[in-house]
Amino acid sequence: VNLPRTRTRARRGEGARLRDDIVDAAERLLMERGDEDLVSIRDIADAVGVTPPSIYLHFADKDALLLAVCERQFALLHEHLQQAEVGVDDPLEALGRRGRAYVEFGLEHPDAYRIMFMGRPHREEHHVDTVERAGMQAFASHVAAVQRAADAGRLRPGTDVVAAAIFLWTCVHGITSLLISLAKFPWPERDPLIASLCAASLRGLTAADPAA
Amino acid sequence: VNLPRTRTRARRGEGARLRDDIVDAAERLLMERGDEDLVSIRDIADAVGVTPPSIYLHFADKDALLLAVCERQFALLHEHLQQAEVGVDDPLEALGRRGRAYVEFGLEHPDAYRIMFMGRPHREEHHVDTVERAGMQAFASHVAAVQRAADAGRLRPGTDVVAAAIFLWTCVHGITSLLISLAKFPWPERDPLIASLCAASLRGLTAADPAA
DNA sequence: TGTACATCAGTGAACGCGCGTTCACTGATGTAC
DNA sequence: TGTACATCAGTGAACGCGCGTTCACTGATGTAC
Repeated sequence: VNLPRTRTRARRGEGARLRDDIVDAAERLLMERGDEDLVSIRDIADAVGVTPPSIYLHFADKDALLLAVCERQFALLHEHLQQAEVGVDDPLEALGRRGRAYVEFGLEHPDAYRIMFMGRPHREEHHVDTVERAGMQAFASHVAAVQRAADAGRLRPGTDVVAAAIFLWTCVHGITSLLISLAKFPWPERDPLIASLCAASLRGLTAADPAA
Repeated sequence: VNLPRTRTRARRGEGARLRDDIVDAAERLLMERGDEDLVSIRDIADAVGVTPPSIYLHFADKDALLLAVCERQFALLHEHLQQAEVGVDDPLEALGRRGRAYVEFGLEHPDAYRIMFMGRPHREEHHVDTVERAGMQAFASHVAAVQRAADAGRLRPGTDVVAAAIFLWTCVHGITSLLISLAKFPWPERDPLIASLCAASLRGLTAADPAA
């Protein structure tokens, strides 16, 4: 069956407009379903109102398209985290807000999150490079936020700032990915759970060693 | 091409032997490749030395087979964690060892780990129930280990034991799954990283709130 | 002890399906003269 | 201003592939008489 194509053909030189629409549609479909394997080139083409071969006018293959979506999501995550700490002076409070915002972003975009952080080890080299660059920007600003807490003397003496940043990241990633994957686990109420986990992870960076 | 079948036919009443061999082969193939989608019924049948329809003599469909593998892995994980704390009296030290053993297990069985904890939200209901039962056993003994630390007065006063257990779990899961998925990230040296993360997570349960 | 028969463990070939991708093409759009 | 032409944005049909699964079957194994 040939669906009626509602899309009007782009004018000369405006072919690139389709590229954005393809990324938009791919992003939306990845949101709706949970997995990149459940979104086919045909689905994306249908959603845009175009035939499958048109995709290949703008992307070398499916991976390249998913990569474009991925990059955009990293930028959104980065922005979301920066937003979370505006107007917050206390550097520990800022870290807590960033942590909660991270989990919030993951739970609101579970499929994007899955692709960004829960995929199989990457297949293609250039894929890795590009995603890594996008992700490293977000990671760098996270490290900077931890550094501010360290500079303010709020972390335990001798703290390795990068290691501390990784620790906080693994904590929020842990709860985010488990909530996404193990939806049927008997979790306690979500918001208090997330808040208490973020608090506990910060205590791990501020507190002295437990008495023996 | 018809490969020579080395396997000898089972005697009457011993057909169930094949079932175990199928699970073994499926497990091994899942170990080798990283993903359930990369292991086909045909692959498994070949590995066992049997034709694909034979699989269906013992499993209703592919999901049922993967489920059997999954259950066995949960049992192995459970045993690995119990092993890690034998002969350790200090309950905090026991928690630390269990945490490091958890990460170790995940990194040694990344594909099993992926299926157990990083899959898409489950499709079939009975699938969920069975896996949940196997997983809950491991979780219950984890909670018990945290309870022992609480009973010994080693956790901060007023600690919710289940919440604390979930916190520790999310920390070790976080680093395990990130190390598996983001193999190309510039991680620091593994063992010190894991040890420091486990230590930091325990501090989060023992320490008082940071001074304001 | 021999033979007919039921049962069980598997086989071989094929099914329909959806997928990513390719290829030759069409027809509208702009440009040169 | 008109027309030939190059270019560009797409189209339509098909490709080969591997997959999970089904179905009718075969032949060895044990059992009843």
